[in-house]
Amino acid sequence: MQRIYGLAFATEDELKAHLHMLEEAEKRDHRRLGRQLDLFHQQEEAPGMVFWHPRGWALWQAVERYVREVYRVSGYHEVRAPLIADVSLWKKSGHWDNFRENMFFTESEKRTYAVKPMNCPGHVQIFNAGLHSYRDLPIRYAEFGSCHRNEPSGALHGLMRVRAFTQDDGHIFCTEDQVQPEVTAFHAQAMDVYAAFGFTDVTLKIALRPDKRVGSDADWDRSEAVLRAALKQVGVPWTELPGEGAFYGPKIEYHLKDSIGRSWQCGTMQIDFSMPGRLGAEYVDETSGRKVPVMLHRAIVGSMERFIGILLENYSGALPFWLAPVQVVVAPIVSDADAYAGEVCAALRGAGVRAESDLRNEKINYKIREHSHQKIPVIAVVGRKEAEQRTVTLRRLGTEQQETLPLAEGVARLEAQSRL
RNA sequence: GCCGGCUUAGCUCAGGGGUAGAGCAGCGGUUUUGUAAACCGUUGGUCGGGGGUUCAAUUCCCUCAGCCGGCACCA
Repeated sequence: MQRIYGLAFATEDELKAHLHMLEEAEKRDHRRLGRQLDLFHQQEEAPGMVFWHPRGWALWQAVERYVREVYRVSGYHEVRAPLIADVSLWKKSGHWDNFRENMFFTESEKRTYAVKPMNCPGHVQIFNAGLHSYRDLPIRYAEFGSCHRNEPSGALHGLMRVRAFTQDDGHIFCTEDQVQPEVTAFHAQAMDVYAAFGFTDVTLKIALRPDKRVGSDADWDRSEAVLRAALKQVGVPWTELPGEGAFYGPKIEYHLKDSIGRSWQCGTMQIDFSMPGRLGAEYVDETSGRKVPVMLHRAIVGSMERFIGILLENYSGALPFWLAPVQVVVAPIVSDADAYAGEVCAALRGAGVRAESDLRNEKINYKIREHSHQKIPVIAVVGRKEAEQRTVTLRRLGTEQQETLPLAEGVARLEAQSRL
């Protein structure tokens, strides 16, 4: 069979607009920005995986620090589970039956281990290690969980679709009555996070029961209903995707639109009434009986890798100050100001600002051009005048205005902007 | 994974059956500079891996890998 693809436009202007869009998309392609801004690279020996360079990892950590703070204030306990576990665990969890084609395996001393494709079984093990009262619920675990999935080679795409990724994953063990409040609380939190990162075009979907599933129809009826009720309660529109739920339960999906109009699923809130039972999770209820908790799977940014890719494209690499890997470059004009530049840089670092100095023997024009291309948000220019008067002259990316102010004031101002 | 294309210096890219070039970057100098490229000199490549054809392959053929575009997939 032969397929022929084509695009057609009604007018020449529409064609031009389309070509312009493709050009813009290429300029802000996160793979290209990753090279230009020295954030990360990928190489043949590790397809679908990422080597994070110092600047890329600084960005990662800025995202991670913010999300970690969200965990903290919303009652999550951060945990950490092993990256590999005996395959028997994955047989119990159901992953072996459903997804072994997409899992990586390794072996040692005649035992086969699976590299974890999801974090939930690990979190259930942590839950199971103690005895829990209904009074303790909901129990919320969070992890920047490293996962590996053997995605089809043709699906790989920069940071957007990788084989090794890290989820801002969380699992909530709760009673059925607690599901709706947890879902609405999660929603508010997720929307706040998206707004903080600059995303306002978020669409919600509820993925409903698939053909291949576990659990009774009554369970599915209740769990789908509670998701609808939660979204109705918070007053947001959604669309429904019949047949697209996970095999263990329905889910809400949060889709963010990127700068070139592609929509990426980032956040998710899933109800799971299968895995806790399969893996033996239980709590003690009011009557001293044992009950199986409901488990909620949730993520806000989803994959850290993908989310960073979306951030880069959304901002064309010109990240807001609080996320920029290098927030300030201190650039002396003459070598007589080198010592003072070092002092300014140290003061900024002391205040928690990611600052570097550029003492190279280059003209200030050259430095400004280069650091502007590197999308550094603030260039602090110091010449003889600044060194004598103990001031800094700040130049913001994207403007030609400059502002000279006393060193302490400049440091305080940048410090205030350096974190959300 | 499927169909098609691509793979040449750190980056962006020329070139082509007789063992390779540019710009930028890098390095060595000169220059001490006030808001988007100072000047001079110069290093650098097993032309993605393996095999084949040929007197000779980076160039042609086969194969593998990765990447790119699309499709399928995405717990």
